[in-house]
Amino acid sequence: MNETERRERLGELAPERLAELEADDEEDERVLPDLPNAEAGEVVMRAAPNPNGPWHIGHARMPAVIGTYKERYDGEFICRFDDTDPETKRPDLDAYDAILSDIEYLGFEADRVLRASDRLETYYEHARELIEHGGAYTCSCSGEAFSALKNDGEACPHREKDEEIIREEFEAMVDGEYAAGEMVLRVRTDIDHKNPALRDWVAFRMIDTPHPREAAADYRCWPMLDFQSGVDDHLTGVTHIIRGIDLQDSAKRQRFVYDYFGWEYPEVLHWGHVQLDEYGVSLSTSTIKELIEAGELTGWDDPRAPTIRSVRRRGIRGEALVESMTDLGMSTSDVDLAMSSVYANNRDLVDDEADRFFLVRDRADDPAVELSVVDGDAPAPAAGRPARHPEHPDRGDRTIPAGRVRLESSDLPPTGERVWLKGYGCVRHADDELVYVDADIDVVRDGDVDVVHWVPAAESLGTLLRTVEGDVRGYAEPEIADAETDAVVQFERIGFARLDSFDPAGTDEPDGPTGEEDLIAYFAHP
RNA sequence: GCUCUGGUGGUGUAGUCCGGCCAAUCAUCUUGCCCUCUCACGGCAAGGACCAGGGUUCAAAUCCCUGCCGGAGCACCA
Repeated sequence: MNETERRERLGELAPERLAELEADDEEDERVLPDLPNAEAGEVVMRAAPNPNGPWHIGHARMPAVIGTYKERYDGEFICRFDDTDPETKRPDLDAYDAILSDIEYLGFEADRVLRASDRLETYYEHARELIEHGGAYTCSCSGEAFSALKNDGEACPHREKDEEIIREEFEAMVDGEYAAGEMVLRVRTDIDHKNPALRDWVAFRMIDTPHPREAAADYRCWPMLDFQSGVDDHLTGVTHIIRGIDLQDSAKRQRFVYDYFGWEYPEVLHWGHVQLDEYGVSLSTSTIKELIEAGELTGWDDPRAPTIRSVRRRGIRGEALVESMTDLGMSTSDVDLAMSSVYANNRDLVDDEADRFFLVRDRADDPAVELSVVDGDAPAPAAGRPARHPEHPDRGDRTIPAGRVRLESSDLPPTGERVWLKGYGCVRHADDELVYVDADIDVVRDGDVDVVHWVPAAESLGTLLRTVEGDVRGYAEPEIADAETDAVVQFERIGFARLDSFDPAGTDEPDGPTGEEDLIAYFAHP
């Protein structure tokens, strides 16, 4: 008895036991651990992206995990753009919407969307309050000078400044009366704390460059992440924070502020960095941006780019990405995400609906060859009729005109040998033609003859298949023209692909679309 | 240098808190077979791991110590 039969039998004998078993299965699929101190209906989490570009694949982890927990606990998902550095991590105005669109593609929606750059007055208010509590002081030390003192566990002279002066100097910061580097506001923590990373960190600094968002362009005094994020997490009721190990010390830093305000710190989980195999390109927004600017990549959705837009264009469902991301769990060590796992998840999702078509590739090391199919021991039929989907005969057959056909040369058998043109019949390779052989399908079943894909020489669609490894040209069978743009199909014996456009315009990319193609498809995976 | 933090098959993960039922789970992966007019889907089978060394114990992936290796922070970046 196999598993299915066993279950059917159990269903007959003891339906309640079967239900238990199935409930267990569901439990087992919860790879993500339960959140500490989480109660249904009371969980609030946030993703806090820096909008300095569209997302790479690794970014999918945050919405995937938060979204999954949101569903489990009936919680709230906040998307807060931490755009508080108009200079070195300058926000990209298009990225705000690009990120929200990426989240939507993954199958989630933020319940609230906030921009830190809208909230400067709130941060100033809390800074003032912190100063009143004796929790912050203005400091005009240079970064190097302060660092030297700090590393020795020594306070700088500004630490004991009169509160009145601090207040005045901070208001001058807010009013933009200092230039970048002249004055900062520090949180008074513990100057000889054993961890140097926690000693009197900077909460606000001056930035001369205006913020790209018009609404925030007049501000010059900007909070640092630890202050802004810490205040916002409390104000927006965040109960559980998930962040990378690079922010391991943030909670410890922010606790000093929370203590001054008498706030309770949320639960925090850290996770390691995600690395991807498969791509030669680094998983970093700035690196990808540079490659695009240098013309090495054609854009954020270049199939070679490790971005969400790229996998989306290739026909990979957001759900597949989410499953792979939640499978990574919540470990604090760095993890490698195998793209094969994303592909396996996607294959499960698309295989059933993907109609089958033939694509004969024309590659330098395996060029397409053109031959005539001629009558042999029986007249050669005029066309082949392979099924649109092997498991859905109701979807009907395709009609592929024979006569003169193209094959990939590696599929062409040696002279004298036979090959089965899928959906058509058996042919024998003779000199420059294929001679029809009146053979039964048993020759295939017996393993004597290979089955290959093929297309008509004249009626096929010139196709550009864009893949992670680069572009491949080829010829797709005529009926693919009836498919919808955006459909995910399977090119038999090659793999799944998303139909991107018919009769596309040319581009000036080297080796890119010339405008001569009838079809552009993006390769998803085998 | 100081401070955090982690190490289960190729990859990810369960188990580690509360030692035994763990000769270690599940998925992916690789290989073989079956199915099949696809190298897809499906089915079957096989392969492959507790970082190392000590200690405690009747018993250690699990507790303790040491070592090795890795990641992160010590920014007027996020």
